[in-house]
Amino acid sequence: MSAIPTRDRRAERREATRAEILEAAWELMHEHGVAGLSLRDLGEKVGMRAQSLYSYFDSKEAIYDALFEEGFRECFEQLRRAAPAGDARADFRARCRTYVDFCLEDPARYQLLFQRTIPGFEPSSEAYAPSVEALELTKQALAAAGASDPRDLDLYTGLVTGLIDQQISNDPGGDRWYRLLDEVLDMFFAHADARDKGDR
Amino acid sequence: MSAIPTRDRRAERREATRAEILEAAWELMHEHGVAGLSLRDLGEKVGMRAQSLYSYFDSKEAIYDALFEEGFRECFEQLRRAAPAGDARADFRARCRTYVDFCLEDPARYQLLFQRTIPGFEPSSEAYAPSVEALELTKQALAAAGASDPRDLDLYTGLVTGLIDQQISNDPGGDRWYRLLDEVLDMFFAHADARDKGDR
DNA sequence: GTCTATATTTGGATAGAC
DNA sequence: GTCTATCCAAATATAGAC
Repeated sequence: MSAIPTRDRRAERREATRAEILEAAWELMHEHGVAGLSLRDLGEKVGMRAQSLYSYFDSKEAIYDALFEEGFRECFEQLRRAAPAGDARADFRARCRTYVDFCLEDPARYQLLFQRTIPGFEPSSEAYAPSVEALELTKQALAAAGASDPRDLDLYTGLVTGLIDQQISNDPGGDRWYRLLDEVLDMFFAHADARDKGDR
Repeated sequence: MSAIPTRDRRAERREATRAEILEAAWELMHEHGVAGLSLRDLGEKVGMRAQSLYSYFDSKEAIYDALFEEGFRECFEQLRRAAPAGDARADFRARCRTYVDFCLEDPARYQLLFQRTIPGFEPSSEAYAPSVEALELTKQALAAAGASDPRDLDLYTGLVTGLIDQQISNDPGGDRWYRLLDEVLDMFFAHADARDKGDR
């Protein structure tokens, strides 16, 4: 009688290789840009021929899709962890800074996740799920912080997106817009509070 | 004695063809995205072989460069014209709306002019000149409108960029962020005025 | 100035042996 | 699962005839 293994070592190995491929893909995108990723380079980076990658992913698009999902999952995880002790508004500000840091940490990743710039790629609905979760978390944190008007969420995302995009496009590696973050949040909450009081 | 022609008809024709090629390039970028432009398609669109385009432009990059310059020249022209009668602040708001309209009118153009997303392309210094002019005009209009603090310019560009990018990325063709423009400008000027009064 | 012909490179992807 | 061999398509660019 042979014992039935409780671990599938083959599946584990396969999953590890998949993760290794994705990690290599991130690195190549840092070097050559998001759209500059090629299967040849990717294969070389992980020590196999490009054709062998098809044992792990159905197509190049499937790789982009996995990267997309992984990126948003990471974003969501960091947002979830970034709620230190304090009042709701301080929590929100901490989450906001975590988000901005996440975006600026890797412009290539930002481009893949948040800008529609890569030729024929459209993320699958499964890959999109963590993205929705992350936005939902932001929505709740914002409501808890007292900005309850539905317009406030769009206003907030607009403000933060502007700082990030300007930082990446016009001062890569610097802090010309990043350092305005606190001021922008002050401005945003002052505006939201004023509206709540019926000043408008 | 043969009279010397005052017009160089050959040069005029050549310039007209160059303009026609650029126009066709814009149209193709609308259809297939900025990075999706190919010389084959472009040649076909203007009725010649791709190779013949080299009689008008040295390379594909030279075409991007010409498009870049043309785009910013158009942007600058529209900004310059958009100063209706009124006080400085109303003028500024009119200019701002003109700018946003210009950006949203053609997302492909916006991507080429304002985002660093196309693989190996870096605009030449000559092509960059109209871009500098446009920014300088905005700077002066902003100062005239009473937001004189140097941080205000970065703050302003961040706010407007955020609305535009969110509009293009997350609600293409809609007005979910565009309709927040007036509110954002109110918020911005209220913030700048408060700082001027020494509230901060 | 435009063409044909061609060079060269670089992609993504498949078939089949091992 | 990885390899060799190959295919196919698309792209930029050059040479030389007309």
